[in-house]
Amino acid sequence: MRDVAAAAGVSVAAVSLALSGNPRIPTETRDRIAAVAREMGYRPHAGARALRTELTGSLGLVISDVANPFFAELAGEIQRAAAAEGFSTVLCNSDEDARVQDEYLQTLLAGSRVDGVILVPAAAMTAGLEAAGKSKARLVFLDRPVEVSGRGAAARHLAGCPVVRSAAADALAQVADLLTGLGHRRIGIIAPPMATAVGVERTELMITSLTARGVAATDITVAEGDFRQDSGERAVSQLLGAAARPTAIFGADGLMTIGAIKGLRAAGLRIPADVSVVGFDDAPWFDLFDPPLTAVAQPIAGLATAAVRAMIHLVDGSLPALPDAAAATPPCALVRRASCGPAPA
Amino acid sequence: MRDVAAAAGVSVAAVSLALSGNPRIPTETRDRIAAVAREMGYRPHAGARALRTELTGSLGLVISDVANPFFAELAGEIQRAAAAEGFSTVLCNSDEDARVQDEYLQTLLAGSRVDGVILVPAAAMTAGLEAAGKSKARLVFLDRPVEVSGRGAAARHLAGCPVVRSAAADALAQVADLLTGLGHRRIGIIAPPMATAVGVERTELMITSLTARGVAATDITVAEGDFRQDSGERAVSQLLGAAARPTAIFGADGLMTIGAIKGLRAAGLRIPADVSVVGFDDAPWFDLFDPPLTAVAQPIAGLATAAVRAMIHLVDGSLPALPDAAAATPPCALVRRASCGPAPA
DNA sequence: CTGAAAGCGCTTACAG
DNA sequence: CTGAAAGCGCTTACAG
Repeated sequence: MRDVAAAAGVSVAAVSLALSGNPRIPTETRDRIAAVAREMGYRPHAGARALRTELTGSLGLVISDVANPFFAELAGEIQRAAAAEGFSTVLCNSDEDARVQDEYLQTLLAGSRVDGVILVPAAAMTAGLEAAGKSKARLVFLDRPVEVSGRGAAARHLAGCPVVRSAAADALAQVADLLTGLGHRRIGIIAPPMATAVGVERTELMITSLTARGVAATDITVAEGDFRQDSGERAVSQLLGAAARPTAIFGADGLMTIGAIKGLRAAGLRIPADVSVVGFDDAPWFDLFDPPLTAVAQPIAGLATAAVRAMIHLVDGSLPALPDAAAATPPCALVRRASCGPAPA
Repeated sequence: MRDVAAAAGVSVAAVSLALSGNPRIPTETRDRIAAVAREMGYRPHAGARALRTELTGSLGLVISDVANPFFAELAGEIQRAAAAEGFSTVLCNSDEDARVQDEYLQTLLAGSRVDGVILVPAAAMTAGLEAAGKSKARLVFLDRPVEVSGRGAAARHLAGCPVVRSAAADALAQVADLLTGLGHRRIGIIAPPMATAVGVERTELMITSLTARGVAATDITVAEGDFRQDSGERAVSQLLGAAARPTAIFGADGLMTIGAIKGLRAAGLRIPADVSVVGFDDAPWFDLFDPPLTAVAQPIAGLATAAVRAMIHLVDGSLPALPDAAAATPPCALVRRASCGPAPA
């Protein structure tokens, strides 16, 4: 900055003011300074600026599993949306481990590496979240709400943090329509961990949609997975051994559904002749599967922009708040392919 | 830090020294200070530290396309490897656009946001790369080498930057063995952009392996793609119209291969009865494809650790250099599935 | 209207 | 052996 000032024949203060567009610097001086700065390839030292302004121009993104194509795509879209607003994205992967998540939260927030964190929570409530709440950190919950416990200032802060997630109800109702319409009466659900709010919600939503269409609650079998592919495979063998052996399976997550298909094949079952399959989360290559997989697509770009907008609003209030100020819920859509067929007689 | 110092009854200097493990602070004092700091949830302000030390503890990762599952997985592994070494990862996505890449390079490097950048170059040589070379920035090239032009100090610096990529020769030789062994004599190659070094190399490697096994050079048709799915689909129709219509197709990239399969289906061709397909880049769900896709798997974790190690070596020299000090090339492996069959009569 | 000066939170060379 | 002080590169309240 001193070099730019010298080259432009002004003070460092003038350079700072000019580059931040302060109107007190006459337009032509400003332009001259900007030209010199550009020509010299000058960029302000991010750390120095952060030290002065308490703002880093970076946001943290703590996701629970980058190996999951849904989160990988989501991370990419968030980076893109953040960059469009001039923010850098610091990527972290908690691997569904609350301890790792808390460690990242601490490094990012307490270390002032970022202005706020977009978080896919790995667990219900943790010490790190409590600490983040106590320090009034800017937090946006993504994909999963967090059941806030306690009633102190920290809890109140967390409860007020925006939550961005997709609205699955309509799409799941369509799944129920599709399945019952094809004559399925015994349904298996491979559920996310019931320790997570999303696990409980997505499962209950599916169950309600099904029972509302005449499926007996006792004919719905739930096998709990852990969001990973292997757990889908294990869940399938559990479902196949159930009293009400399902003729259709709903995999409540992309990776678990892939595992389920592998499990079904290993058991020698045909899709959809023996068992129909619907998954939650879509991917561009699902139509290459054998058979092409029917799936619920989440609005990934919508989630990403909503999360970034919510965060930037917390940082500088420049962007309009979310519709209801604390939540954005773009809708999911059912993508019909060929993995669902009539229930076997 | 001042608060920690006050709470521990020492000077801020003592806190700094203690937390950095400086032996001049007696062990028990050090432990006491560390305990107080931990209890108070203290983390040093990253920007302030960066300002003083000229080191950020962050590395930039500029990849060319996060939507590509290969790069998504690679980014995840790099984040993991970096975190294990105490480094944060700033993720950027150039979208194969050299201008975007240069902008990120500038923000990250000139703005001192990171200590160095692991870069998947989007193009042969750019102004941003030249600038990075001139400033002697720490750069590690990933997946693709860069043809450095010029002979100034900047060019010399760039030429000395580590290059981390997989060794494809053996696996491609196996592909050639597989295809020729099945009787294929007319082969189509869907190539990466020939403007990139990787495009030229991967294509030539495949051609040499094929001709070495008796395939006539005139029976090898090359259609150039751009790493994206659509381009694979377009390339297929080009290949199908070729004079020597291929009975087997090698897709030199994961997404382009997926596009190729879609193109083949759209053309009403069966895999592998009419056309065999082998792809470059593997994914855990390729065995769910119809038919399961035979593919060359890159050593993703190996690439990630090699790239991170190379970068950290540049930053502090703490890690042993790469084997030959400027390159790491873990080998690819051919994963045989069912998308290759005997050449049609 | 402009520039000099203070201070953000660290680290480390230096003085005591 | 310990602490005070300087200074990294910015921004902005303040003095001229």
